[in-house]
Amino acid sequence: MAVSKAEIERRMKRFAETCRTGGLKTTHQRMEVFRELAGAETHPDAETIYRHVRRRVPAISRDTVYRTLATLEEQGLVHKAEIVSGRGRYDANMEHHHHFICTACGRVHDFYSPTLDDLPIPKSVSALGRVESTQVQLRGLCTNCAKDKR
Amino acid sequence: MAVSKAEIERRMKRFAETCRTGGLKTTHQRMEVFRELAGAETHPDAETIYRHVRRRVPAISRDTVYRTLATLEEQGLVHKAEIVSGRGRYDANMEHHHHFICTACGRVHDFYSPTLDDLPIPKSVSALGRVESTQVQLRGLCTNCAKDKR
DNA sequence: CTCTAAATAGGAACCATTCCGATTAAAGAA
DNA sequence: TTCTTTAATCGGAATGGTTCCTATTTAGAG
Ligand SMILES: [Mn+2]
Ligand SMILES: [Mn+2]
Ligand SMILES: [Zn+2]
Ligand SMILES: [Zn+2]
Repeated sequence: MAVSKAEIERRMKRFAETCRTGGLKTTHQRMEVFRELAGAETHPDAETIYRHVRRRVPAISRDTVYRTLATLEEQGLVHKAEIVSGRGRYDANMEHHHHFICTACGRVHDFYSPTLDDLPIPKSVSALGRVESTQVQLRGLCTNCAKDKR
Repeated sequence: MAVSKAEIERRMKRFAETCRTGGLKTTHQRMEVFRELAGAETHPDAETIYRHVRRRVPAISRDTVYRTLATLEEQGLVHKAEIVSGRGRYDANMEHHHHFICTACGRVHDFYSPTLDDLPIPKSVSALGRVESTQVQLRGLCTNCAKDKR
């Protein structure tokens, strides 16, 4: 269930390209923070990314990780999911998708649904404002945690 | 657009009843924290509630506000909306409803949609786990902020 | 009224994130 | 390549929301 070599390569290429066109310096730190996400499926938080990248870039600072994640998000290279209150969780999968969040272990699983991608927004909402994004979050026990409970 | 006197009274009655059946002491502090929400439509955060209630209960502590909000949520008297990372926002409107969140001013507006209340969950999700709750969040510019921008 | 478990006050602690000032280094120019 | 500019980084302090802790108070049962 890992991200394929080909997909990782595609993402790294897009990263390099975005740095160029966006006028961003392709620093060692920036590259390694993105590489961490390019191969991840676990929606890691900033602290987790920090700990992993530090193995490769021992002197990297937390601030750089946070700053870099914000930059990558601005550039549309990663997606920040506001899962529960507290830590943001990051994802380099930029396809339109949704999240199933386990209330026991906190794991975040992607799922796809063209129907949910394009929800019927009631007319009453247009009086409130112009909708720019929609997000569907499902919560429940994941199969793993359900098994453990028995 | 304020909550009607009748509705507030209904909510306060439910509060009293829930305290009784739930074995909760109806303390002055508890009552005033709930009263604050019973009449609110702005999804205030804990700090806002604290500042308002303090006018009536000058010695109340932040801890009590936080603890009370958690208790009220457990008892199903209020709903905690995880809006953006950071502050939780509270609501005594327990009817099934959804939120439109303005990305500029942060205001949270309720809206209703029977369709969104009962979303079609794709079969693929059942492999991930058992869904216990669903949440739809819409984000965008509210009409007020859109006006200001011009 | 008395008693006791539940609830509170106030402040310390905690934790994720951001800020800041000094230092480093990417990348365009020469 | 070397020089220069300025974006980016580092490390630690600061911030802000929330929770924890302990002594004290109090609602409500008996
Ligand atoms: Mn995802
Ligand atoms: Mn609401
Ligand atoms: Zn789980
Ligand atoms: Zn607004």
